[in-house]
Amino acid sequence: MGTARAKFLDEDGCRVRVVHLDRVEKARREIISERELARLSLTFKVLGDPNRLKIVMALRISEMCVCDLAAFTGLSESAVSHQLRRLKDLALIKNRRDGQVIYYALDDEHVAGLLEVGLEQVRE
Amino acid sequence: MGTARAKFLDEDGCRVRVVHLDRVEKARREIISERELARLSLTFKVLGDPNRLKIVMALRISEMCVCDLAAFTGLSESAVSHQLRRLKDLALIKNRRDGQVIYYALDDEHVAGLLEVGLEQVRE
DNA sequence: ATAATATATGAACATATATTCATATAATCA
DNA sequence: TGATTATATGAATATATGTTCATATATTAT
Repeated sequence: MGTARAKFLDEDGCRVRVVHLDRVEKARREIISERELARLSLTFKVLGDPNRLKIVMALRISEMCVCDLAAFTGLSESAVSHQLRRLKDLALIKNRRDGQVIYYALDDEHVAGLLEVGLEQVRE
Repeated sequence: MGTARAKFLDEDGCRVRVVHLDRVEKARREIISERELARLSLTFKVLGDPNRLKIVMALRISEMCVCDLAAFTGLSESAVSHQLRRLKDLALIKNRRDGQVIYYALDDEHVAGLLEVGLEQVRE
């Protein structure tokens, strides 16, 4: 019974070994779209750098400008600015200008939620 | 009023520009520990690779072996094995052996929770 | 206008990382 | 035991990525 071995051809016409074809096909049907998967992995990747994560954690506590974040993280202001751009590109943070100072903050509650759940996992 | 500019010395004795010293110090007091921050960023980083995320998403649907995951992702079995090890090192997945086959699964609900919340953010 | 301040950005470099390939281990089958 | 199957792993390579440095833009002050 059970694990009948199967061979089938993939998109490139290569023979691929599969033990549980049913499971693979179920996963194929139920998986999220490639687009969502790409976007989600980008979100995780951007939070996956210690300095960027530290920036985001600081913004969870208080709105801050580039030089505040530089002082807080120990990074140069240029490095912080580069990292802020990556965070902003993914809509994890937003900013507002007040004179010469640009204040950064978390974009919405989803981001804070991600950090919360992540912390739970890490502290398990 | 307001944004009084401040200068102070950091750990290395370098002069650092800070606009909002109060905010920086508040963040310093309330931030999570460096250890937790490192571990959390590692967790995000490991989910930040599209292929690893695809693997984890598949495991959310069904327990699978290496060759199933290779067929599902289009990666070689060796590449899948390397990635599974990284996921296992961070306790995101677990495995059990049944004869020659090793079945992989998500380690606990926290991981699935992270994926859920992440998806919400991405779909916002 | 000119100078000073705050932030952004492009290029370059150094490091990190994912895959491949060859090989090793571990379990089952003949 | 010897052969086969499933997975793991180390080294090498190619690519990705973070920081630095120099410079550019934008706002305010004199």
